[in-house]
Amino acid sequence: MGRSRYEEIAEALRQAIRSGAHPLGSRLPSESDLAARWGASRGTVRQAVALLVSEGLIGSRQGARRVVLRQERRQSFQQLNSFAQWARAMGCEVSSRILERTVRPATDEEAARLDAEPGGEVLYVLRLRHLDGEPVMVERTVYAEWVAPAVLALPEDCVSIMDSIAERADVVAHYGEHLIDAVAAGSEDARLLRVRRASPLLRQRHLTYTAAGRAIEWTDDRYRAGSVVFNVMNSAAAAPLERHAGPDVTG
Amino acid sequence: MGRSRYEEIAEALRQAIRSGAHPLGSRLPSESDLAARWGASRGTVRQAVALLVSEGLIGSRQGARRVVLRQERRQSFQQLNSFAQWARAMGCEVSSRILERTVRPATDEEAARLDAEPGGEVLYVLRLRHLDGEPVMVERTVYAEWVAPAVLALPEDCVSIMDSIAERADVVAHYGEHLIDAVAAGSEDARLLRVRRASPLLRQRHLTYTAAGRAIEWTDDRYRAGSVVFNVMNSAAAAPLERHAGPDVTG
DNA sequence: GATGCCAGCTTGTATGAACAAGTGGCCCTC
DNA sequence: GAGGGCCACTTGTTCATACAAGCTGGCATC
Repeated sequence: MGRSRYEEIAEALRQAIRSGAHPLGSRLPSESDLAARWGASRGTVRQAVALLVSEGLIGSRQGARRVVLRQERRQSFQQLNSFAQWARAMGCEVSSRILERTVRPATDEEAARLDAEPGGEVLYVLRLRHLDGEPVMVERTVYAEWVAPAVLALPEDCVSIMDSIAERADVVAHYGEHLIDAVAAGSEDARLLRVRRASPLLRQRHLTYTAAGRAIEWTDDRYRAGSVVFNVMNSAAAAPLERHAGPDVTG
Repeated sequence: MGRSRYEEIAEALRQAIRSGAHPLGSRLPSESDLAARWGASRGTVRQAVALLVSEGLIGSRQGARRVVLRQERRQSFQQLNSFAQWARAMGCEVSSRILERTVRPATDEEAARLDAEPGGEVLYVLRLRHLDGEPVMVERTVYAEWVAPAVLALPEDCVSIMDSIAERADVVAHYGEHLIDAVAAGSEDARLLRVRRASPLLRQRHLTYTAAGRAIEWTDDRYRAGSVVFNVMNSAAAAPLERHAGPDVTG
């Protein structure tokens, strides 16, 4: 499926692991074995297994054979950056409604995040999102000025804004940065999500970039407690997650 | 500093980026340039820049020069898995107190997480952790039976359990899996963290493995809202973070 | 039977070469 | 001036080889 050789091999290994041909905790064949079996060089096989290691499927340490750590496949970048794509892959029915859409000057923080001039205009969008009919997430997004026209052209019940502007305006997300913490529901949050005020919400703020490193949007998503869980796999070789002190501590 | 050539080059590039020699948004020299400059082959340089890409410092796409995306260095695995190491690196004064330590049969979930027999014994530890004198996190950990003796031998005010058992019993964490969500404070949480009952807490449950894939501990950490923020960087090439539906949705 | 050592296997690091694929800027045309 | 096409440059993929470093299991020893 993957167009390059090492992606093919990686996909085949993923399948073999998921199907149980390489059970959880078992040791994978050596690189030389895999290279011979696939008629590829050891370097190519190493690229394939490096992919699986970075996905957290297998563990690797010098001298010892690689070990199977998990069986499920990791989500794609698209599914993490797009609520709609994720929900669809989960088999949930997703719907969204834009409640507000206004062009206004950027605050200082927004300008800094989007790498725009302070006081430049941005597009603010308030959206309520449902899973299987239940309100699950409130989304407050600020779009950079250069994508605003594409977003303003979309209908109120657009399911996936990122998908739509990728298709119509060729604005494709490539990098993302995510800040995750917990906050108390404000009165607007509480009304929209149908929870009590000050009840716990999981907040995911994220910044999305194009392939060239240009900021697209800065958004504040608040999930009803219990509706989603974030999952990170890390190792001594790769630690994609960071922990930062919040205002209560730095203060 | 790094013992291998590509780690040296990566560290030098990190320094250059952090110091502003390669400003944010600027384009890095080509692989050939770097290879010539460092007297290394292109393959070695590629390993170095691949490291920085995986750390989210630079972006990469075929045909175009690499772009500087951030300047700060990413935390190490140790700092993510050890609250004490992280706090120390932040320059905060950290203290901990073990409030409870009991050996009891594992629940079904605990046995499944630790890959132990249901009903086998585990060590339950309840700990309260402070940053700069303020209570910030409640930690409820279940240790696998084979590490229990090492943990039981530690004093009540041990600052870092993971550090201690790594040094004394040669139990070294190598992989970790993290589940992050928001919950309401229970009465015990509220009393210990000095917040109101049902106020929002950021929960980080995590499972720690040895290099050989053996489970060490399964823990439930609850942070006072506002005290910490988790941060993840991802790209189309690597998405280390997943989102999962919680019980409210799968219901 | 327990312990320690060693040989062979396996992964990690590094080189050099070649071709494929995508980008960006230049130049030419309309 | 706008648009399109061409080309040099850059990153991505793959190969073959060599050596370094760490692990495992079996053998010899005590």
